[in-house]
Amino acid sequence: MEKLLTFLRKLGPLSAEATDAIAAISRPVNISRYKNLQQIGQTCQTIYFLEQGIARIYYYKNDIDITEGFYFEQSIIVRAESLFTGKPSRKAIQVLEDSVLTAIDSSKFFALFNTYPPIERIFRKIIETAYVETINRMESIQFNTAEERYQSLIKSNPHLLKKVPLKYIASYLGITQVSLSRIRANQ
Amino acid sequence: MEKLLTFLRKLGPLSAEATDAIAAISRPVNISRYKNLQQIGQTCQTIYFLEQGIARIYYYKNDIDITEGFYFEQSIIVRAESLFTGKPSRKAIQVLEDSVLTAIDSSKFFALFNTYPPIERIFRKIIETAYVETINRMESIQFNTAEERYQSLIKSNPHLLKKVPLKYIASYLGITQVSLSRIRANQ
DNA sequence: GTAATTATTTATCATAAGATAAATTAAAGC
DNA sequence: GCTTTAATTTATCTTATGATAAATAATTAC
Repeated sequence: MEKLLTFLRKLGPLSAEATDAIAAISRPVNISRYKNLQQIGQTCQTIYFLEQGIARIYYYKNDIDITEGFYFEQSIIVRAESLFTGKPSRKAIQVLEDSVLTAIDSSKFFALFNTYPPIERIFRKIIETAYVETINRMESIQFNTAEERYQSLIKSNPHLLKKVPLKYIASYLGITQVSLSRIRANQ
Repeated sequence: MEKLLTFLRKLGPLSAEATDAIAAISRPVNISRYKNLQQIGQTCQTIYFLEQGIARIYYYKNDIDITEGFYFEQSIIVRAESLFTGKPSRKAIQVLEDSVLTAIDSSKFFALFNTYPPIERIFRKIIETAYVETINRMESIQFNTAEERYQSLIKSNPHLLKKVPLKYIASYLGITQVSLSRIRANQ
């Protein structure tokens, strides 16, 4: 939990009081490899901070498992399309290693915004950053070849290949597992 | 400007004082068709609200004009990758019809957040919504065919075809103009 | 450790979309 | 209105990726 608080404080000032208020609604979560942290169909009501491990958000498109995103240590994980709309999520959160997280009930967290505007500000910055990343990723998917996307991914996350099955990487890149295998063979 | 204030109030409560503070830093902008509201290379320091007209954000990828997004009446337009990072934007904002907008200096607007947390909250909700839309659009680009994306776009924006050159629609869909023409011919 | 399961690769064929060029149509400038 | 320019369509060829199936490699369960 201390890691979460450190992470948040890097994004903006937090009074001791505000920090305590967050700590008071945070709980540690330990979960073993390949377990789902959140199931498909649940409405997202939890904000996670990944302290140790790797996670992914995935969903099914025509019965095929699609990885929407990978998450690494020191990152916030939410199913935004559900958290911000209140609708049940079509997506699940799964850890790909034994993982340690901090979980915060989103409604309790949002309630803190009224008392502690700096908390709301930090959350806003988190979302802004995630938004910019998504814009950039969309551009990459639209105009880079699958091979370029693969090279770029493993360059920015060299450990991914050791830790994540290729089939998850393939769907993240927007291609089939067979295509990814072909791309790797041509290197 | 009144339209902007009405738009913002739909997203959350705003005191008369907060409303006045926004009005005080808002200025009307009239711009004629095909003019750029913001140029490539400028850092985004303006938040626009489109009252009347159509706009797009575009950039060049290998010297090819790519439309990142279309914007219609009653919507906020910002170049998020620049506004939230402080870096110069690779993107431009252009209007595709004679348009009427309200412009707000972003640093003045962000300064209001300290005095009026409800303004920050409304802005946060705007970004959250834009983020969710981008997530959904990414999914669509990744897993729907170009034809499906085209059908879906004209269904949700029937007037687009009358007002926007097809070449802009093509790059928005992530395909060449020639491909779009082929898709249209097969209908 | 062995069997069963799952992941990955390889091969073949089909297809959507890119690249390029040329023809046609529409719009803009004078 | 006529000319020039730009937009759109059509045609041809190429290529990256999908679909499917089968072979191989790696992992998991017992």
